[in-house]
Amino acid sequence: MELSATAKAILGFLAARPRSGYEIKRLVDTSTGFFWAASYSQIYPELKRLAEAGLIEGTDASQGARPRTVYKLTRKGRAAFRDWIEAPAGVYELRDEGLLKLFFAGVAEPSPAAEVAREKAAQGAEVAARLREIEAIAHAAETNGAPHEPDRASLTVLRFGIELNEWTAKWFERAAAELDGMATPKIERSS
Amino acid sequence: MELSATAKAILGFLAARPRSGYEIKRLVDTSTGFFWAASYSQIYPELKRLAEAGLIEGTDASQGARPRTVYKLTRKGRAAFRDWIEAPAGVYELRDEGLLKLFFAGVAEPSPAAEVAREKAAQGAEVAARLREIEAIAHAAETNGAPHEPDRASLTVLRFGIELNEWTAKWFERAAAELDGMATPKIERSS
DNA sequence: TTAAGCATGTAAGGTGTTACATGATTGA
DNA sequence: TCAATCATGTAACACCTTACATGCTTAA
Repeated sequence: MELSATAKAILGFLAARPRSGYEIKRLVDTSTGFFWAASYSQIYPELKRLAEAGLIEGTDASQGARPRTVYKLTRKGRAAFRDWIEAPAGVYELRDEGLLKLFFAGVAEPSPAAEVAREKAAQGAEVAARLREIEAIAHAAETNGAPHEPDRASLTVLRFGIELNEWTAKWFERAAAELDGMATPKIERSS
Repeated sequence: MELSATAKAILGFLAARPRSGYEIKRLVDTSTGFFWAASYSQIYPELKRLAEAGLIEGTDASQGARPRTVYKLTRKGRAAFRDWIEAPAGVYELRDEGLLKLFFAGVAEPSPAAEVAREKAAQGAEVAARLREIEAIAHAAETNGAPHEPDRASLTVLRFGIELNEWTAKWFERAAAELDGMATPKIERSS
C-alpha cells in the first residue's frame, strides 16, 4: 500500500514505541520538524486511516474524562515500516524564498544582494542555535539513562542539521562580503 | 497585494526582460528549480491573474499559426517586485525523505543507517554535478558576451547550490563510515 | 483559581503535481 | 517525414496550513 508523507513519519515514531497523536505531533515539532513537518489535521485523520488499513492499532488510554488513544504498530505495520525504510529514498524538496530573492537581486537597482545574503546567514545561525538546544536535551537524556535514549542514527541527523546550518551561515557571511565589494560600480565613476 | 509563490518567480524572471510562459517554465527548470519549482498549471493561470491585476502586460507574439504571448512588467509590477525583494524573506521549507529514513533507521533490525547515509551522499553528489553543468553553461554565456549574461547574484546562488551539495555528499560519506563502525553490537556477543 | 499544557478533532482554503489534451515549427 | 521542441492550457487529485472548536488535568 502507498504511504502518505505523514504516514511515513507516524510509522517511524511508532516503531520505537506506542504513542498518542498529540505525542507524535510534539515529537515532529522538536525533531523531524526542520525536514519533515506535519500538523494535527494530517496526523489525526492519518492515524485513523492507518488503523483501518491494519498497520496500527489503537488502545484506549484515557486519563479520567480526558480521552486519549495510544497507537502501536501491528505486525503488518512493522513490515510496512521496514519495506519503506529499505526502499530507495524518494522526496527531496527545498523551497527557499531567501535564495529566490538573491537570485533576482541583481536586476534590482540598487541591488540588495549583500543584504539578502546576510539575511540568509542570520537565518542559518538561528536554525543552528535552535537545533543545538535540542541536541543538548538529547545528550542529557542519553547520559542520565532516561527511559528512551535517542539512538545514533537520529543523533546523526540532528548533527547534520546543526552543521549544515552553521556551514550555510558562514558561507553567506563570506558571500555578503564579496557582494558588498562590488556593489553598484556606477557610483565609483562619480565623485 | 499578496503574491503567490509562483507570482514571485514570475515577476523576478520578467524583471530582467519580457518572456513567454513556456520560457519561464524552462528557466525555472534550469535555474531556480532546486529551491523554487513551478509547473505549467501554476504558471499559465498565474500569468493571467497578474495581467488582470495590472502587474504584467501581455503582447501577442505568435509565430504564424502557433500562438505565443510575451509578458512584461508594468510600472506597477516593477514596484511590486521591488517591494517583495526588499521585504524580509519568508518561506523556508525542506522535505527530505532520506533524512527521515536515517532518523528512524536506528530502530530497524538490522539497521540500514550506513546505507541510507550513503544514499544521501550519492544524492548530494548527483545534484552537485547537475548544477555544475548549469554553471558551465552560465560561465560560457558570460565570457562569450551572450545577449543575456547571468549576473553576480544569481551566480552566487548557483555556487551555493553546488558547494552545499558537495559539502553534504562529503558529510554523509564520513557519517556512513562512522555508522558502519558501530553496526549491530549484538552480534559481537554471539559466536 | 488560573495558566500552561494535554488531547482530539473539523472546515475552509490555498498550493502543487501529474496526467491529459492539442497543435505548430524546425532541423536532421 | 519524423522527432524534438515550442507553446498553451484543463481536470482531477493530493497535500498542507491556518483557524476554529472543545474540554480535561496539573502544578503554581
